[in-house]
Amino acid sequence: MMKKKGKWSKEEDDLIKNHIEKYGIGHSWQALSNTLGLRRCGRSCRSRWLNYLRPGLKHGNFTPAEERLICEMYSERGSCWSVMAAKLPGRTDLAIKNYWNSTLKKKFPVARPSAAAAFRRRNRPACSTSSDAGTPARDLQLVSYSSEESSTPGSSPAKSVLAGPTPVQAVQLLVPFVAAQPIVAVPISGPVKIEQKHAVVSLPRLGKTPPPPPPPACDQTGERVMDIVCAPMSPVPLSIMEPDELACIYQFDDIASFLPWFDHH
DNA sequence: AAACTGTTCAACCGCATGGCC
DNA sequence: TGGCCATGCGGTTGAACAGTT
Repeated sequence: MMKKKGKWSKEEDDLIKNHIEKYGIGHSWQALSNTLGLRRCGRSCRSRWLNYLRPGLKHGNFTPAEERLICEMYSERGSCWSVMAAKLPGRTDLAIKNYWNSTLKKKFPVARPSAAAAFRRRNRPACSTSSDAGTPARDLQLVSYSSEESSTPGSSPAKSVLAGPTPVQAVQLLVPFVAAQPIVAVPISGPVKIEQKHAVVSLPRLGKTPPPPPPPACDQTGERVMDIVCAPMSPVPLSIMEPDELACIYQFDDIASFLPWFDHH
């Protein structure tokens, strides 16, 4: 039988709503569609229920707090919409994706997935599995990548070693290790205003020949250790900060030449 | 008022994954 | 082990609407 496509009618919505309220979703969306005589494919029914009919959904405008969270997570992890939806009660991945593409992308034009997000996306399971959906980004391990390792798809990144017994409650800006220069990591523990006297970020200036790489150090386990210079985290991710804000950070005055570096990596 | 352009949002599509046989 | 099927996910498309000329 030809499957129906296009807009959903109120009658179809009511059928699904009433059925699920009475009997639950059941084991198969296709079976549900057949039972109700909807002539829709199962995935259409699922999508309609999850994105529009499901109770508890918020359909209004996004709040500034929600906007900020979306921007942060997009910067950290890229387009893992379902993970974002898990952090925003009442919002669906579809709604977040649409809002990002229609509004936030223009509002925060410099917001882009970090190099680490790009890396994770190339290794998709890190953000697309359902088991990962509940993992707070703040609990991510701090890792860094050498240029040699990051250029090898699927290879394990070198592990950097962090002092401190507590979980890393931090959002990091991870940058592939280039020319053995200190890489940039941006840990936070809650929103912290930037104070220039504490902000120390160093990175290679573009267009200048980097010094020769030092030999990699090893910790007791034999794993390579890299020096990482950190800066206090701002209330917003570095990647969506205005250039003049970034200029407040030591050695970030040359942001115009810094941003293309992310594009390249 | 009509034509055009831009924006928003819901539906659809392709791909990946997991469960079952 | 491999095939089939349902589901989950992110990307794309297109209709409807709003704003502008």
